[in-house]
Amino acid sequence: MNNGRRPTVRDVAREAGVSPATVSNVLNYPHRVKPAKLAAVQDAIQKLDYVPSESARHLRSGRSHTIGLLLLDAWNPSFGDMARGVEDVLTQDNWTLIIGNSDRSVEREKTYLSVFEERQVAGIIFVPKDPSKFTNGNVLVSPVPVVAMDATFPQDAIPSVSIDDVAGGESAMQHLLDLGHRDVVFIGDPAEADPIQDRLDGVKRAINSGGAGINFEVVKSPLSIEGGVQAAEGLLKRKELPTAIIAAIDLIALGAIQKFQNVGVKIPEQLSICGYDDMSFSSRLAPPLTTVHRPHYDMGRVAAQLLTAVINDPDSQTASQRLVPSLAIRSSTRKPGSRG
Amino acid sequence: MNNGRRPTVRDVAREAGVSPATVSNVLNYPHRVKPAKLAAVQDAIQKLDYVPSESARHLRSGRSHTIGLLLLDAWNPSFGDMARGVEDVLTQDNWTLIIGNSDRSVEREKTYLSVFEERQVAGIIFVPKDPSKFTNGNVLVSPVPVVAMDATFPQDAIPSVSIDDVAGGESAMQHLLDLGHRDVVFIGDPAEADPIQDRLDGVKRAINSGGAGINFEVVKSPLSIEGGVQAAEGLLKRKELPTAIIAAIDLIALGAIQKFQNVGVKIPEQLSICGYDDMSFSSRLAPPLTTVHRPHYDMGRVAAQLLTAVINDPDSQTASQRLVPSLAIRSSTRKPGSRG
DNA sequence: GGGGCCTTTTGTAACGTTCCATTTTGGAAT
DNA sequence: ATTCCAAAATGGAACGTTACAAAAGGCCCC
Repeated sequence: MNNGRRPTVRDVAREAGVSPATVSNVLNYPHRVKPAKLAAVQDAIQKLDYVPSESARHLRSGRSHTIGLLLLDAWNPSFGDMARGVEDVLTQDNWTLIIGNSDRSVEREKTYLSVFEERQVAGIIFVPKDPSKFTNGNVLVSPVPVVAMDATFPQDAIPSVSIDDVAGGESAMQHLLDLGHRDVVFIGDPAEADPIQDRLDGVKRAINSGGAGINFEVVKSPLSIEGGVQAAEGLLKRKELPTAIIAAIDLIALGAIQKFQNVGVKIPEQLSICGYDDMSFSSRLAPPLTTVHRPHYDMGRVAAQLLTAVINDPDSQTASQRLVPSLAIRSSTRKPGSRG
Repeated sequence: MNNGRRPTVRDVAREAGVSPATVSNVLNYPHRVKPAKLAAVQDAIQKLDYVPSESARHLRSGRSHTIGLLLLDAWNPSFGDMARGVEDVLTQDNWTLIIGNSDRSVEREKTYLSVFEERQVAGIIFVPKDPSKFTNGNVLVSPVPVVAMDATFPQDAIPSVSIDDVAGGESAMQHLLDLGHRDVVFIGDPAEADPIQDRLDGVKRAINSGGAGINFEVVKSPLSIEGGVQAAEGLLKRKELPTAIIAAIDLIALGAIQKFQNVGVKIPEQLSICGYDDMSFSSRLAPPLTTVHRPHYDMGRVAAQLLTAVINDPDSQTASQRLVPSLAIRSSTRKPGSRG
């Protein structure tokens, strides 16, 4: 009867005996239309199984209901948590999410940004690999509102949600110092991302205020399980192990723990290991991992809220937010024992 | 100069000295247009920084470049792997993905399906919670091509990609039988999803062909880490533990291992545990988990390929595919020792 | 030089909405 | 009754693109 076609606003109008414009009003400004007609139109919508075309709406109104989310590394569970936070907030407000993973590749980052542009997303949440992409001398150059996650910009050029990893790193190191460790290695690659550098800075701050006689060293390693394994192998070749390790991320801790346990190094008896992230299962490892909890899910939520605030009111001065991590002391760290 | 507006196909046409239709041809059917004009248009596109409006294209052509992906449970890393597989294939063909998580809620499933409808996605890949949603007496009722992941339908009503979990369950149980276990518990909830039921069926098949004298029992538990912890607690209240456990998913194994180790039960010395899934970090647990490897990433890839095949040629008889899992024997299982 | 035919280009009408200016409606006030 | 006014409803144009039919251009052959 309707020719196999999807019903349009015109079909609904005919069915309800009103004009197309009224149907549009029912959809967008229900308070403008009298209860009687409103009901009639809604009935017609039901009856015809009408679903508005988002493309047509978007084209005509200029407003899109889509938001782009650009992540850095799909393999790291932390990003899944962030995405969840974003998703949970945005679906409530009826936004649709397009998610992309740049995999730390500038190539892929570009691809997704142009997808976002084609779709004219209403806003973008992204975890920057290369922050300069979005700024030009501290000025934002994106045509749509942008919120950065897990990053900060000089002079707040872009509103962002980040985590105070300096404080986090400091608390991790302080914990080890309090336990009596004086021989500590940090595993990770500070050059890989600012938040990693921050952690290291925090660690150093604790060391500097911790007095003399502390041996500290950074062992560079990729941010992955495999990186942890390799770093552990490197350390095992030495005459002596440190008494404690701080891993830049939990995945590194995981790999390192496995390697050490494999060769009979007891954790935490012979070696304390402290992670950073607190992935969902980090508390379930053997031993349960002492680590710095990063509120990834919350970060996603806040980023989404920040973005919708800016979209709804472009002039709103939304300040960047800095979330506080917390040390979760579990069983992979303890007082240094006698060396092997 | 262009009034702050995004340039349109008309602006490009003016710049290049051709008609808008030619610009469209350059974009969609480059072979139709002569090299000289083609170059001129491409230059103009570059110069004006023109990006086509996906909404307008979609509205006019009726073809959308969007595909909907509906997942079941964002917290389970396996789904992340599937999503990755789908994404990797689809972005290559320039599809945009809208990802939704139903969280096993029929409510949210509905929400996302209507989002997909509003956007007129070109196709849907989904992991069904309630398969009947998409079929009506074995007939697909979706207006767009659909591919199911991790599920099968009677008479192939919907093309699907699935994993032969009966074989997987069988191989896991056979492994335990070969080791000499005669007292085995399966932890999980077969009613939760078909693939879980399949695993159990496979386990039972191995038992049936394994001769007499085998004690076997199913302990019901939610499909989560917490579920594993609880199930372990239940088992610990008994007079005697089984000699081996098969967990319906790795997360359950993870929770159970933690609980058992916590109270001093040695794994695998006193109790063998076999998982199912092989999450990225399962091989890094302590002990590295013996588990059935499910090719989640591949499943995502194949689903995406199946879907694009159907979209490109609606008459193509794309047969459902069944992937084969493989047993990864690691260190959480061994011969039953003397009981405690 | 003209006719036929294939290739390239173009003008114009959609696609399904929402915006906006205008008309109609229905009371309240005179 | 008539006038006035706000509220409600409408008609028609526009959003940026592609489809389609029709026009123009090129080429070859007679």
